[in-house]
Amino acid sequence: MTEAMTPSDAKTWTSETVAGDLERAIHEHRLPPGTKLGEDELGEAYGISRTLVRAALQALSYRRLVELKRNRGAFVAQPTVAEAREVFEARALLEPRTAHSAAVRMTDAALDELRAHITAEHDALREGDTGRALFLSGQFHILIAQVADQRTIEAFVSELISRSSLIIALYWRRRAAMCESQAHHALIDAFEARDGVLAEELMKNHLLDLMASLDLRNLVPRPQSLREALGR
Amino acid sequence: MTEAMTPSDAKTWTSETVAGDLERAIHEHRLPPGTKLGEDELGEAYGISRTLVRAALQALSYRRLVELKRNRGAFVAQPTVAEAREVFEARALLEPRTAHSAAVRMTDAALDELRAHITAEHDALREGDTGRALFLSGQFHILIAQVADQRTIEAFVSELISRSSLIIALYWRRRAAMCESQAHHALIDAFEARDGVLAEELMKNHLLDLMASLDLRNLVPRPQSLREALGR
DNA sequence: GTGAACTAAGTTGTATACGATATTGCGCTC
DNA sequence: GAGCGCAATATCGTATACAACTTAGTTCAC
Repeated sequence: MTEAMTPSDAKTWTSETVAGDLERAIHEHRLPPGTKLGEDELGEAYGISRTLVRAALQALSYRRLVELKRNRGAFVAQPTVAEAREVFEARALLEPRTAHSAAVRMTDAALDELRAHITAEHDALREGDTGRALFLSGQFHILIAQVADQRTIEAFVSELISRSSLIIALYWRRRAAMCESQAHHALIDAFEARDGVLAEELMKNHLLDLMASLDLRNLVPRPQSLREALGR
Repeated sequence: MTEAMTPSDAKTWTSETVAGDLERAIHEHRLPPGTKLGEDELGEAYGISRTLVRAALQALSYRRLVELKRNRGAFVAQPTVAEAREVFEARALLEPRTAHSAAVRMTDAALDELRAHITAEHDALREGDTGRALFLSGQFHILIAQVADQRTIEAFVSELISRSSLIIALYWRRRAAMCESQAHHALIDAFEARDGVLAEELMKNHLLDLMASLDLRNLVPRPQSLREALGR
């Protein structure tokens, strides 16, 4: 399921690191929406007791990455179309202005880091690791909030990015072109020029493009797992 | 500490209801910033084991209302000046546009509810219950996000409102005039007229006024509890 | 008398045990 | 053979037990 399954690594896991590991697995689509996350199973996988597993699952449920159903267990969340719209609505409010702030405060070191992200994303795609590419693409957005020096907004954006990855897993229309890094390249240019207004506009359009590449018509919500589809 | 202390009520508490009860107590300033929240103490107060208490404290720590210090325990959070600025920065991005949406979608029933909130706030103030007044004042903002039909943004705003109450506890300048409901009255008028542009502008100014009524100079961060002041 | 070190008490961190609930499969009835 | 009901199994919910850490208090050395 995750690399934690290999019994060889002797890492000592905490609820936080387990939550992070699971979040990354979800973000990279190694754990697709609807996957059952059994407590015993996870505990054995990580070599910890259910106590810590439950803490990690709770943390993920607060970020809406995992849905906790009483007496039924934890499942990787399956955002509805309405929820998908809400997530991008929130991103539209937060990210453009944050990109503006980031452009103003941009440092050369941060620019290098952003460029490194794009390079790594390209490499991952060339290796066919679309999951890792998607993850890196998300980190790009989070890094922008970090540069803007807004940790509260960063936390919100981080959650929204992860949820976006679930939305992409469910509603992505054209599989071919991943998160087109064209937009990220253009953003970097704006950052390099410290052009806040341009960065804000580019981010706004980037998010609109992303949303446009999704199929958010209310046709078939994708039955997925028979019973889950009926919400029971 | 909270009404849960009275042993008479036979309510069965869950981690969620305990978290909600604690959050309200924090919001109403019955649990001031820096208060130690001992697990055994809380467990006895609510008549539950530490397991559920820990779950509730974790939930509150994800909302940044409680700070968890490893092997030290849980404390009501004490936002720094920088954090206070971040919270209001985030609110400035989220709430005005959300007020705009709310104005467009406003219903008569929601208008009545908003008015009821203001009335209840006045009553609380007249009774000298400033804590309850502050809580209701916050609920007013959350209700707006509900009307806007944005549950994701509502969750963010809800967190920011609660954190704002901590900020007010620490940095409020003029004790007399609580969250001046003048602004809320004006917002209701804009909502009644379904004037989105006006509501957005009023909300923006309301937040600026609120921030202006705080003392966010970096003078003395308020030592509070001697050792806590040194971050140890 | 000051300081360090050790000891003891208290609190949190984690695992485990037990009870409650949901689900599955079997067998019975019709 | 179809449908219902009951039992068995599996999983989650909560409490409790024990280990680890922090902290406070005391003693001893200097």
